[in-house]
Amino acid sequence: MIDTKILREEPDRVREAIANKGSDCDLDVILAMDTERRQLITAVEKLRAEQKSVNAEMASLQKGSPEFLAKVQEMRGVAGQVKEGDAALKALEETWAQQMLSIPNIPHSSVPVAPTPEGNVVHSTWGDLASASPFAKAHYDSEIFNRLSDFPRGSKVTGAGWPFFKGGMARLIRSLINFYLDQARDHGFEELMAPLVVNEASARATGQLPDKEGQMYVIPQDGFFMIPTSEVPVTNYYRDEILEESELPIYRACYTPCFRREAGSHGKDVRGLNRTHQFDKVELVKWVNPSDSYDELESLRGHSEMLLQKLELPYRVLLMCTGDLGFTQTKKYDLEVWAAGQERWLEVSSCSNFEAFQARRANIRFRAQGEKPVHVHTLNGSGLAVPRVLAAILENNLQESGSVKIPDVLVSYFGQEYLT
RNA sequence: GGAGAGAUGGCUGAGUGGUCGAAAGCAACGGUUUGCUAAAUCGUCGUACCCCACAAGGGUACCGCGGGUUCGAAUCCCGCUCUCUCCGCCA
Repeated sequence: MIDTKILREEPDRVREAIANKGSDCDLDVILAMDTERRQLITAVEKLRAEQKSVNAEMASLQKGSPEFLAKVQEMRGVAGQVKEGDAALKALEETWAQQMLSIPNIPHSSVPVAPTPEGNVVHSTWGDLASASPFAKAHYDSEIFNRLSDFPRGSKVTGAGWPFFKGGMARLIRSLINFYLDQARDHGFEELMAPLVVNEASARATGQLPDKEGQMYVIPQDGFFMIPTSEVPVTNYYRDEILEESELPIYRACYTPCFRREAGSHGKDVRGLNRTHQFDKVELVKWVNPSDSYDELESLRGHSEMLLQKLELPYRVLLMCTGDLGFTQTKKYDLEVWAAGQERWLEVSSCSNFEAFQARRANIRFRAQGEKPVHVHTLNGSGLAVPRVLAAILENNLQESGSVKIPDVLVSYFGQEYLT
């Protein structure tokens, strides 16, 4: 949700953002609604004030006296008007709030303006693409991958895109998760274990609802949603709270499986590890003072990059353009790892600043000494997702023998130098 | 899952239809004072929204959440959520 003050005072800025993000919401309608809404509020509150002052008089009158009864008669009309006004206001506010939720966040001035993903800018690249194994092969075509994963049985047990992983592969996944979490802890992120399902209010606060309903698995009996990312429960940790300024910045890291319906995804992109309905990810979330949020974004990206560097995996950083920026972000970097077998880049992390967009929805504020509460800025980034990093390791480090060399930094976690 | 109890401001806790946004205490903040690692005393001490210049000032709402009854609801009625106790079930 964007700030209503910005909406009223700088509508053109918001208009520009809507256009640049390729959104189709109608700001004029919303502004008109806002005006009407405020007039109605004023009218209703005036009636209420009258009601209140007469009530005060009535309190001192003899109950049942003629004066008292006259007042009751008189106030019946006012009560009716208040009721009507309330109902009208409630209806109006409901649609207004809905409309407000449809306004995208305003991109930061450093974000390139372009309508499509082609407008994304390669911010930097790291590593030597040619340094990958000469035996690199798409992981889903390799013997070792097919031996240590089981997609057919996953399909039987659940459905397509719900694989099993076996033996060394399962252990390698666990090694990656532990590596990520330990690195996060070393950099000041406190580890959190979170619920894997959330309620509607939480899904709304982080922006999954109302838009991306179709991307989540729903548990209708209880009104729950399976989390598409731990960003949802973790960010909502502080929902409806006022933090102390001295507590900021707060860093949290959380490992969870993530569940995504991926409705509409088909074809080449979904083979093997490239896209599954359940995948493991460590998510990093920050709650920060607004004055620091863009520095915090850079350091968040830096942390995720560091992980790939330690894993010795070539990658590039994309600065997302306005058209490829999500609804909720003001600025976003995507980290893409090089998968030498598929000869393509795979997105493994997305680091975003939301400024106060989520905080406003989630009502997360902080208070500086003696000041009014102000919304925090929230950021999050993957640090990192597991399957595609695993894919890159399986491809880039594939040996002639068919085994896979484990990155040095993972050996102590994995317990062996090769996955065989 | 069954039975019961409860939910009030940062905390504790009064308040069962009428000047209650809500007593009191604690905590916190500011001042005064006292020869002292603290006490005394005075004051301040919630959030959101509306009018207005986001000032001063005024107004409205909020006593778990949502409805209802009423001229008037923290207080009565209904639904829901959560917490606690007991029973059941269970990793």
